[in-house]
Amino acid sequence: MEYAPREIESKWKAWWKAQRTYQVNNHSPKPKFFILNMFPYPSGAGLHVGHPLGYIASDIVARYKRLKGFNVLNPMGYDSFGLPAEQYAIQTGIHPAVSTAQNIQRYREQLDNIGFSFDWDREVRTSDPQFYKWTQWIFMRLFEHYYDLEADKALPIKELIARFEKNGNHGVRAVCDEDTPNISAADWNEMSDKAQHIFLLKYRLTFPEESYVNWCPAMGTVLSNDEVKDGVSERGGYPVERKLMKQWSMRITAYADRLLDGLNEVDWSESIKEQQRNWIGRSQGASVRFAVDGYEGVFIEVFTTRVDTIHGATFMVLAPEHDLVPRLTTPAQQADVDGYIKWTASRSDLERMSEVKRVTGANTGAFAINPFNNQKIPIYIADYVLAGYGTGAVMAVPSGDQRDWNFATHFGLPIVPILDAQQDLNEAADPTKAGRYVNSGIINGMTYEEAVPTLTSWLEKNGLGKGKVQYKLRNAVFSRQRYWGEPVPVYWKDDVPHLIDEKELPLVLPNIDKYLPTESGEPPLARAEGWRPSFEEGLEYELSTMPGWAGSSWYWYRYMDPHNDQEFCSKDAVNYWQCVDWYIGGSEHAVGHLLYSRFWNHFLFDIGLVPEREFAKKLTNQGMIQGRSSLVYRAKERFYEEYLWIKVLQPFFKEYGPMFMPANNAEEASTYDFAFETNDLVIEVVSWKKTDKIEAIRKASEADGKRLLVLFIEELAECINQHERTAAKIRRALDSRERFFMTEQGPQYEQLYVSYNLTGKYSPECFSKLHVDVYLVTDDVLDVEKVRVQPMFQNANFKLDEDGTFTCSFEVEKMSKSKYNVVNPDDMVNQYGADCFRMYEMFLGPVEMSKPWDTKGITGVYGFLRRFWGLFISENGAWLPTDEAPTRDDLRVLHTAIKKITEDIERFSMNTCVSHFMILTNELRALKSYKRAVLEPAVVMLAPFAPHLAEELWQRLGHETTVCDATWPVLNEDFLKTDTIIYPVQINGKHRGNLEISASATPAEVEAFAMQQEFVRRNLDGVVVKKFIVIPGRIVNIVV
RNA sequence: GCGGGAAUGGCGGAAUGGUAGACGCGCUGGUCUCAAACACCAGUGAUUUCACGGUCAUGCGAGUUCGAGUCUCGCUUCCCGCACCA
Repeated sequence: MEYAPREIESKWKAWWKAQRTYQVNNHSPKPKFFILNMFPYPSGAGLHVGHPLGYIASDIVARYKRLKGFNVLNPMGYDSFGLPAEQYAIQTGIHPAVSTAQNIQRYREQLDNIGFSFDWDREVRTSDPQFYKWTQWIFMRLFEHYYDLEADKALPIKELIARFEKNGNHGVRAVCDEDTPNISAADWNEMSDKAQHIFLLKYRLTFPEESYVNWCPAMGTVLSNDEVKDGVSERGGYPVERKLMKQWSMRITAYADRLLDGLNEVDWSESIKEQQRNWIGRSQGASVRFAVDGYEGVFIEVFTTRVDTIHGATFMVLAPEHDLVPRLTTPAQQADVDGYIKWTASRSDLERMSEVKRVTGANTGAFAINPFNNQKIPIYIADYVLAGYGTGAVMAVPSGDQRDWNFATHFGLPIVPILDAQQDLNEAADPTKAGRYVNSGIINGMTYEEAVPTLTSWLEKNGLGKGKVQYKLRNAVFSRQRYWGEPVPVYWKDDVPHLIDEKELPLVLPNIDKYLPTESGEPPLARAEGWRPSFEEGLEYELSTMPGWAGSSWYWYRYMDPHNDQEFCSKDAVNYWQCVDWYIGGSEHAVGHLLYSRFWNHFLFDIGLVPEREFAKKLTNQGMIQGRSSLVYRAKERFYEEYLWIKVLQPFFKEYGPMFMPANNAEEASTYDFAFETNDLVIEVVSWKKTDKIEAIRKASEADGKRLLVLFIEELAECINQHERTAAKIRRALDSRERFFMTEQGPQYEQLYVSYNLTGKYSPECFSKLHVDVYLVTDDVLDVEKVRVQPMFQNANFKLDEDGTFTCSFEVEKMSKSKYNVVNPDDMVNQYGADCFRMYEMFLGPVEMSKPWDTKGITGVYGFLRRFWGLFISENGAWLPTDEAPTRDDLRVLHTAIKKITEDIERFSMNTCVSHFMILTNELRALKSYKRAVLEPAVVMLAPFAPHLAEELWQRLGHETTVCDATWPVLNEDFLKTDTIIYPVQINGKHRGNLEISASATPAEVEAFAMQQEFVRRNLDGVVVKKFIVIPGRIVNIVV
């Protein structure tokens, strides 16, 4: 009886659902294991084969852990707030909630198709009011806390108020705005309510502020730094400009050091950790205040990591936007400076970044005074100094910094050496710290290690600077001028923000008529009529909504306790599940989601709501599955009129097309684009007239005298595995320049396949003739219509080699609808079954690696599943397993597999697991072993990979409960041992032959036996053995 | 420029310092078929040899070692991230 995945799989999907096989309980004597996938944004395009990769791998781990006796939480949900749904709403007027729900339904169908062990009772959706109620609730907690540097954690703002009332902010070490003034208790107590409120905003962990933001006019919203790439929006590629706006902000900078330190505690990839470190960008140095010549009390503060080089500072550079520039510029330089500022303002970020090497700047005419040697140094402005980093001013040390050196050389400024070991400064700057200082006042003769503390303490003593830590990390802008997001639970009264009453949560997103900003430029929520607090007149809700990362910064806790309407997650649940044991998702979230999530989690930890600082102990990034570039074929339209439809098939995708159809109006379009995988093209031409005039076609094509590729296939339903052979035939036909015909008749229509592999080398002649002629025959027309399809190569790689051959190869690119290279998992599941699809995705290669999708290889996995099935059920349907005792060989084969598969799941090496299953099956087949004692453990091991098939066989083996609750087989090392060992024998490290000897032989016995071997004697003829190495159980090496 | 990772047959990819290329695809031959397909069996890195066998092969160049794809040093190329960050 043939393996029939379709029947088996639908049967067990229904059974699992009815039995609630995947329901997880929060109370269990078993150890817990929480495995989490990054939840998807449900886009309208649905899933392609790349999406489920991580889900499948983690599903295997989840099922494996369950078999190993863990209580496993393996949930799934949707990150369902987001821009695409809103953009779609703007275009169509359809409420984002509606389109999102539709998309989710489609995602769910696709996910269900693959047979995951998700506990769907725990599904979360970030756009569900019952979910975002708690996102809003956490926002409120952030608002009510500040970061205390002494306690090194978040504390309630109430405690801060108490301290202000007693002592003002003297002695308060807390993270706050830079411009926070010192106040006394009296100052505080005299403040009006409003003034106090505004003052507290300088401390709160979330607060509104006027700040420069990345404003994207085309999208009508603010973007966070990580949503902007190269000066344009990451999504859509629209230009982004800097704009001053009042925005909610998250004081993530308070957690900079902890976020940095926490990276040492987690088992995450080095690359992600580095990216986060980079993003946080901690650098240790000093801030120094330079007086300005002729301006009493005016100082320019700079940040430097090389305070030791300060005596080599021969000029100073300010960012063009620096506050002091207008004030310091001398009349003589006014025109110069104005011109430069104007010019820099006109440059886009993109231009500025791409012209890094160009030295530009202007002299303000003013001078700063170096505090150490009282030297007057000129002040320049230049856009290589960034307004947004440090203080927007640098002391320029051309001897030690290449950029300063370039600037000095360009403007003819002095370059003073400060270290005796410094290299020739005529060619370039020397940033090294070797040697002793010269020309350096109080540090002359010192080394770097001595100089830094000397200078720093001098600065602090004289009140001109101090040691300082600088971060690249900015506070995170938390407002979006958008509709489809969580409303901020805040109302404004007298220009001051207040939290709404907690009882009002969730603050539900109101309906609006249009999803665009208002004419006056207010966010879409301004359109919501009557959306304002009811308890007092004249109040307004906050009109911006939260960004996409709000809901995803804590969602894993909701899975622990998804229906709780009293708490975001009960103490009980969070104490049981603790945190995520293994988090799996794409590396594109390296800094965005993964950094914000850690920030929120640290905060939740601080206020005692969760037990762990870091929310995910282990993180694995799955690679991307890429598409292959497509060829676009173009054909004259008229040939298709009335006669046929053309479907483009990805290999094995029966139901893929039609991707294009004949137009009714010939004027309208004269060409059609066809898209194919580069190296494998299948065109299916479907006419609706049946014919038996094969001979006519043969004759017609022969008469044409060209290399024609004409192929008829019937029984399309059975052609799954025929395709490869067909392609091979055609390839052969191409090579031999012969025509190939295959004649069969389809049940309903004629099908014509043309296929060839383009990967490889072609002579130019061959290349020029690369085309497809398709002949069409109708019942009564012998004169066949010919359709010529000429390839237009798009995205494909063609190279003309020196020997005159063309090479065609495919290019790997992202899988996307617009590139015609999307492969849909549904098609794969329909064709081969979910089990096969799951295993093939794993078999492609290591989960962490990116790799191109190639459907061809799936037949290998399908064949394996069929053969595995064949170990249990013969072709005529007989049940094969017997209760016969297994032989030593049987057990050796089984336990080898247990060892390898167990080890490989543990190290997340799913591709080798699949190959071990193949080896196991092949060996059992070779042994003709159909023993229950061997087959039953094999079924259990296969269950995480191919759950449907395993469940079916498990039942047939006589079990009534699910295979998910079976026990993972235990390895017995004794069965791995063999009586004899085959030693590879090397002579001088080169393999010369093998010898077989008893496993108990001593090294001396092995040596003696080896010396008797014919191949050893032959190779040792006339030379002296210097050394004889026997590694027991491994290898023999004879050194001569 | 800085940081992270990678490089192995025609292809995807295997190899606790111990027989390089597991497993699969593709390809070749065979069995079965009127002929195909499916299935099954065998072969398949390059080169040399009638054959036995030999030689060369893990991006390049050194080194450590009885033995290196694996470890060390120096390069090359590619991918990813960051980038006038003072």
